[in-house]
Order: sequence, then C-alpha cells, then structure tokens
Amino acid sequence: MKEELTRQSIQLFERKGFSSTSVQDIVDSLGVTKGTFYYYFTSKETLLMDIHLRYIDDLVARQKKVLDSNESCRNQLTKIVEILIKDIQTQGSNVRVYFREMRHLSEENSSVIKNKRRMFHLTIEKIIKEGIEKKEFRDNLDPKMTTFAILGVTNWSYEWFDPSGNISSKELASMYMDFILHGIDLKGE
Amino acid sequence: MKEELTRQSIQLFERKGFSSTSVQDIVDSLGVTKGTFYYYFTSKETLLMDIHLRYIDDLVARQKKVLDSNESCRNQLTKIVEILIKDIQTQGSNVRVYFREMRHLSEENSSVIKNKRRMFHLTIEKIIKEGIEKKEFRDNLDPKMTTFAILGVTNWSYEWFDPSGNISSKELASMYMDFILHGIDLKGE
Amino acid sequence: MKEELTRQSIQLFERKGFSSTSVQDIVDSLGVTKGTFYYYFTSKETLLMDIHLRYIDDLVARQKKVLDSNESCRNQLTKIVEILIKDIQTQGSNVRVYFREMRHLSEENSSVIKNKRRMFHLTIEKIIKEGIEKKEFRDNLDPKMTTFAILGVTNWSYEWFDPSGNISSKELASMYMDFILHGIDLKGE
Amino acid sequence: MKEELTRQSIQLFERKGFSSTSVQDIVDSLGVTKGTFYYYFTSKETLLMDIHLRYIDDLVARQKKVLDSNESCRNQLTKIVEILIKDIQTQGSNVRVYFREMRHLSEENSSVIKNKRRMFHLTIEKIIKEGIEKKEFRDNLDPKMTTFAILGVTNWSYEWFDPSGNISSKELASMYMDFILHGIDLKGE
DNA sequence: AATGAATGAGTCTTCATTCAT
DNA sequence: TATGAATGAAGACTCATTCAT
Repeated sequence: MKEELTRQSIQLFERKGFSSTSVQDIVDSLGVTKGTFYYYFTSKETLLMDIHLRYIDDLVARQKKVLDSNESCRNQLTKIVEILIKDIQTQGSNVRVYFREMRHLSEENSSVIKNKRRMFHLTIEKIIKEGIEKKEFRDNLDPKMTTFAILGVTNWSYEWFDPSGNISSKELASMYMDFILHGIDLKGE
Repeated sequence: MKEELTRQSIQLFERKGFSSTSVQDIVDSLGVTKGTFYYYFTSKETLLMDIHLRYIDDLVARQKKVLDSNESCRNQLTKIVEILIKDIQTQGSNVRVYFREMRHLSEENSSVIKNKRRMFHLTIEKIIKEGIEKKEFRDNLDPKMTTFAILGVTNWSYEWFDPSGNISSKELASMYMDFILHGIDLKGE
Repeated sequence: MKEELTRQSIQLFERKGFSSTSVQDIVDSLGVTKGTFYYYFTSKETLLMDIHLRYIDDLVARQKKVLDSNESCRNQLTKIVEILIKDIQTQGSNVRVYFREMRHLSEENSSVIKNKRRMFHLTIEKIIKEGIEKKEFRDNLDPKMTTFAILGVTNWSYEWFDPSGNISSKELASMYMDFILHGIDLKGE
Repeated sequence: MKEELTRQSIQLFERKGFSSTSVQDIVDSLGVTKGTFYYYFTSKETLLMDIHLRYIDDLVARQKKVLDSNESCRNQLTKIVEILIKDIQTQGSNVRVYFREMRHLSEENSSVIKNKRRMFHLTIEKIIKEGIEKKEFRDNLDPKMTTFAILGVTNWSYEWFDPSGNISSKELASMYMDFILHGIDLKGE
C-alpha cells in the first residue's frame, strides 16, 4: 500500500505539481481514503521527502559502483551519463519530481537532499580533475563549471526527451557523450 | 501598479512556487488589497501568462536581431548563448518562473507558449544546420539533439549560477561556448 | 459582524466547550460562511483571547473604580463581591468561558491573562491587608488565602447560580457578604 | 493495563482537556496501540464516565463514614472540608477532570453523576440544618446557599492550591474552617 | 483606482472507531 | 490480550474570486 501510494503520487506530482496535487487526488486515484494515506505518511511533505531520498540514495549508490570500477575517467563519465539518460526511461517521473519539487521540502529536509546532491556533483568533479591530470581531458577546463555543463546536457533531457520516440536512450547517451567529448566544432580548429 | 504587482509576483513565484503563492501573499507584500489585484488581472493565471509572454516574446525578438545580423553561425550561436547566460543576471527570477511554472497555465495558454518556445528552438536548429552546411560545424551532428544539448548547458545554469559570485556571466558564457565548440576531450584524440 | 460572531461563540463555548465547538458550528448559527469567520479572526484561538481580554480588562477597570472610591475596606470588598455576583446575571456565559477555557490559549496568550488575573487578585489582597491594619478585619487572617476563599465563594456561584430563580443576585451578594464577614458560627463562640 | 490507561488519561485530560486529548495521545503515552484502548473501553466517553463514577462514589462513601460517626455538626463539617482539601494532594488531577469535563458525558451519563453530586450536596445541607437546630451554627443562615459557599471555598482551591508549596493541605483546611466558622470580621462586631 | 466584506469550494490533517488476525 | 490496517466524518484554515461602494 505504501508502495502504491508512492507510485501514484509520483505520477500525479509529475503531471500537476506537488502543491497542486491534493492528498484527496492521491487517495482517489487508488480508491482508498485519506485516513489510509495518513496511516502511512505523517504528512504530504514526508512523502515528498521519501521520494527524494529514494532517488538520490539510489543514484549515489550507482555512482559509487562506477567509481569503484577503476576504469578510465572517460569511461567512468560515460557510464554516469548513461545512467542519467537511462533513468529517464526507467524512472522519468520520479526524477522529474526530484528536479522540480525540492522547494516544497522544509529547510531541514531540503538541506539533507542538497548535501547528497552536492556529493554527487563533487564526485563528477573529481573524475574531471583526475581526467585532466591523466591527460584524458583538456587541461584548460574548470572542473566545477564543466561538471555543471555536463549535468546541464543530461538533466535538461528530462524536460523533453521521450524514450519511446525515434531515438533510444542508448543512442541519446552516445550522441551526448560525443557532444561532451568533442563539442560541435569542426575538428582541427 | 500593474508593473509592481508583476515584479513582486515573480519574486514570490520564484521563492515559493506559483501554487504556493497566494494572491494574498502578493498584495500583502505591496501593502494593497486583493481588490487591487483583480482590478489589474482577471485571474492569477492571467498574471502567470503575462509573465510568460513577456519573457518569451522579448527573447524571440532578441534572437531575431541576432539572426538578422548575418554573422557567421558560430558567432550567432555565441551571441545567443551570451543572451541566455546574461539573462540570469538581469532577469533570473523571471526566467526561473518561466522554466518552472508553465504547467500551471491552461491548455490553451500553455500551447501558445509552447509554440513560441518551439520557434526559438527551431531557429537555433536552423543555425546549427547552416553551420554544418557551411562547414563551420561537424557534419555528423543531429541538429535537433544538439540544440537540446546546448540549451541544456545554458538553461541548467539557472539552477545554480550566481552572477554575483567569483565568475561573471561574461566568463561563464565564454567558458560554455568553449565547451560547446570543443568538448572536453584532449585535442587530436 | 465581529460582535455577533463573538456573542454567538460565547454561547456555544459555554454550552459545548471551546474544543467541542467548531468554527462551522459558530458560522452555521449565524447563517454565514467560514470565510467570514476568518475574515474577522485570524484563528479560533484569537477569538478566545478576545473574549478573555474583553472580560478581564473590563473587570479590572471596574475594580479600579471601586478602589478609587476611598471607602472603607469592608465597603470596597462588598462592592467587588457585588460586581462578581451581578456579572453572573449580565454576562454569565462570558465569565464561564473565561473561567473554563483559558487552557486553550497558547502559552504566550495565557500568561498575559494570568498576569491580569493576578493583578485582580493582588488588589483584593491589598484591601484585606489594609482592612486588617485599620482594624476592620481580624488580624489573624492570611490575606492571600483569605482572598482565595472569598473568590471561591463568589466564583463558584458561576457553576450553579441561576439569577432568574428564587433568589436575586442582589440577595445572593448580601448573603455572601454576611457569610464572608461573620462565618457560620454562632456569635460569641 | 486498564488501570494504567485510566491513570494516564487523567493526567492528559487535566493538562489538555478531554476533547483535546485524543485516544492516540493516550495510547502513545503508554506505548501501546489504539486497539488496546478499545479492548478495555467501549468508547472515550466510557472512560470519562469511569473516572467520574470512581471519584464521586468514593467521595460519597467517605462522606457517609463521617455522617455515621455521630460527632458534632461542626466536627462533621470540618472532616468533610479536610477530605476535600486533602484530595487535592492525593488525587488532584482526578478531581480537576471531575470538575471540568462533565459536560462531555452524554445526557444519560451526566444525569447519573449530577444526582450523586446532588446527594453529596444535600448531605452537607443536612449537616448545616442540624447544626442550626442544635445551636451550633447561626440561625439566620440559608442552608442551601451556605452549602454552596462552603463548597465554593473548598472546590475553588483546585484551581490554585499547590500542596507542595509553603502551606500544607492540613494548614489550608484549618485556615478554611476558621474562615467558614468565623468570617473575616473583627469579633464582637 | 482601490477597498472591504463575503463566499464556497478545497486544503492538509486528526479523530474515534472497527475489525480481521 | 493486543495489533495493524483502514474508514469516514469532521477539524481548522486558505484560497481564488466577486462585488457593492
């Protein structure tokens, strides 16, 4: 039941936004009563926090696995980009809620999430730095800004990419790694 | 007064989100009454639509100016990226509302905005295509996906970039054009 | 309207108690809507505080008048007892709410009321002390405890006295002053 | 368990009032679940009735003992006052609930309690009447009103008397009997 | 151009109670 | 003897909107 409430909520939060989705909407969509909702969640915000934690914890865990693989920086980065793009397909709604609704967490809760986000970010930064040292990447890059650029490319996909369309998430990920590695400029310039 | 209402609303919508900001909040922040609000706007949504239209129309107009300049594709693209990044400084709140709150427009209104967004997008796509033909850009790029990638880099900046920090918006724009043109890979590879 | 809301609320709070009276009950009894209630009161507690303040402020003011009259202590005390007993007739419901529902005020609000109550109490204590010094009252009385005893006699009347019954409030006040002054013991003992 | 539920409930009812105390509050304070509560009590009101009955039955029983002692009226009255004041120390919370929350009993239940209260009251009235006849007390007293005055003095103590303070309940009872017997007036007047 | 009073539907949340286990 | 899941009604409070003035 808790699982089902969460799943339905994610769908509704994605479609109408957190504040515009009422607890009534959620329980109606499952044919249960509001009491049931409050049996499982102490508040609407608790549910939102659950959704956030679930995603970021899982993501960080998967990122750690990549890091532990000890592959080249380029490969590590590729794998992370693949993870992010594939998540659109497997849990797009969840991630969109994660991107859009953090504002509705309390100060306390949102700072917990922010810290975890920062850790995710810092890990990518570390990969960039290492890549520069190992001469995999250009040495005139600002690791922090570059990380933001890469995350911009991937995260923005959540706003438009439809994995059931012409282009598969695998293809998109590979296109994007090409873009990230080589830019759009004609070679030699 | 209408101007002031709009300005305050943008601040509040940015901070708390559209649905979580009440008309009461808006008028309280200006020391007027709700009647005043409804004298200038027929509904809360009208105000949101105003905010959207104002930004996208202005943006499209500026984009047109760039296009009419007849410079090289690379320069045109650079100018558009500069516009987008500079907007963070000059009207960040407005743009953040524009990015986040479109969902709260009615079907009808939101399709108006979507069309204008699409036009903005298509124009960039056109620049990319032309750049490929003119051999300014690589010929194995998918213009549509590449446009999304570029917009990802710039638009995502609204989520984190602080123009009053160490890096100026000018510097960021130049860093990002470098990234977009050359990627992160070591040259020659 | 605010006046009417207050008056009705007092009646309902007396009959059913503060927590068992819903805002719905209040507005229903006047044929208006909940919005109206919240237009005039920021919360149910604010209304309760209003009721408390109104009574205690008025009572203290009337007590001050008695004090300023410079009559004998016995007469001053008599007048205060008369005030308290007469209030049962003129604003019994109000006072019963005042006696019973203070618990439902916030810490902050209830301490405001408590302080005013204490002042009322201390003024009576002062009259007793002065009466002892002026040899109007026995000198082996504890002024504080005696004040509580006197207030017990009068305030408890709110639990049972029906001013529309056989005994008028004037008669009751005089009976009680007799009791307070002479007790029940046979004279000379 | 039933005993413990009752004890905890009394504490909570005293502190927050009957309606503002939820069954959840009660069971939480004991670390059990709501099911447990409903195993022992058929409703929240049943519990309140239990609390009322328990106190009034015990009080009436103790009053009867005093009556059966066949002492002088003055001594009987003294003993009853002592009982009431001592109860503040030994079961203050219980009595405060008894005084304040009768309103939340159903018509039927509350009339049962009211009858027992009346009996307690009538017994004191009888002692007063007998005291007048036996020339222990003044003959110009109204027995009913006098009983209310005496009960006012004692019952009001529940609103303020702290048995752990400077004055013991024994001392208070003796002070109050002095007040009841002799009033505050200087002797001889 | 702006206000103040009012509405009615809707918000999140709590509650007493039930019942299968 | 006690639990855990669920209900449905009611709780306080908010909100976008209207309208006479």
